[in-house]
Amino acid sequence: MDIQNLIDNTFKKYGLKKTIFRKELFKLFYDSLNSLSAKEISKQFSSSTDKASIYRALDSFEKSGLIHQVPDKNNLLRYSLCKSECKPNNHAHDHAHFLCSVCEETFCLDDFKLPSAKSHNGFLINHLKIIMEGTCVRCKSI
Amino acid sequence: MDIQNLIDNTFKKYGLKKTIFRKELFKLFYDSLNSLSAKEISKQFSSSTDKASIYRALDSFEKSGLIHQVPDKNNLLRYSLCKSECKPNNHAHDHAHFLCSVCEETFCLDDFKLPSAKSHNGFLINHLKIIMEGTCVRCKSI
DNA sequence: TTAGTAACGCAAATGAGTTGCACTTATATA
DNA sequence: TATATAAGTGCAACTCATTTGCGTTACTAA
Repeated sequence: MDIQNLIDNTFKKYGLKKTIFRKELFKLFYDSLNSLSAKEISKQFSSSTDKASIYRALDSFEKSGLIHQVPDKNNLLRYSLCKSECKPNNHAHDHAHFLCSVCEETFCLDDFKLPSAKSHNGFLINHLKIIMEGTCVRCKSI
Repeated sequence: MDIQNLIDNTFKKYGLKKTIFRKELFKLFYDSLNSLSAKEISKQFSSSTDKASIYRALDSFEKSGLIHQVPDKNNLLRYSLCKSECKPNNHAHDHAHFLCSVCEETFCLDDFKLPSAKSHNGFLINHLKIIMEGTCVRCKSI
């Protein structure tokens, strides 16, 4: 599905209005290799764009299954674009996240196989997250 | 090693003073099955105990290898007692953490085997964290 | 074209965590 | 045992991410 259809379909399905800001925001995620925080997003828009609007848009996008939260070194809210298999209110991410200690960016490692255990010592496991820390490909070769 | 020796040895080694508050704080961790946040700790002490003291003590304890940070549903700082194999400034935790969606507590799953990969697609992995979400043993049987 | 409502901008609030500073107290040693 | 010193404390003020209330704007569907 291309970006325009994705926006059309999903925005319609969830009663989200296709405002200039939200369309731009979505494109920003689409064009970004990695994840984005509210502060980073803010820098990409004119100063008249309010942070409240950014936070509300991120929240809507997440609930609609367009983006998902990823871990952040400094405990900030940080998001990445979802793959197509993500359903609204039911993110189906089975990938690991990688925090680079050098550039501090967060990467989705889409092909890292997660352990599939559904329980452990009586604990019932619904979701499992793996967060790796280290040096990313790019920083390694600098 | 019993708690009194542990406090004596570690506090001495790191030049930490055995104040009434810090001894009580350490006991609180020792007696607690799970993890503690600053707010939860605050409730256990008189109102004259300042939050700055709590945060500073937690920071010292962590640096000394007595407690370690654990994940929290709401991105709060949250800590658990370390096992004896932890060294100061070099926490050696190879266990997974479990967040219960019912009681919202965090548990250390000491015997869950973590993947041991040291690299993945050119990403160099130094540390690896596993965070599980689901229903804990206790809540499951209620 | 227009009514209804999602989204917006602005301002103020919230709340976790931090910092500066003067005072207190544990500890080491004389 | 007295005392110096440096760690720890309490208080107040601060930072900064995120949230909320509210009146206004602008999509969207009819």
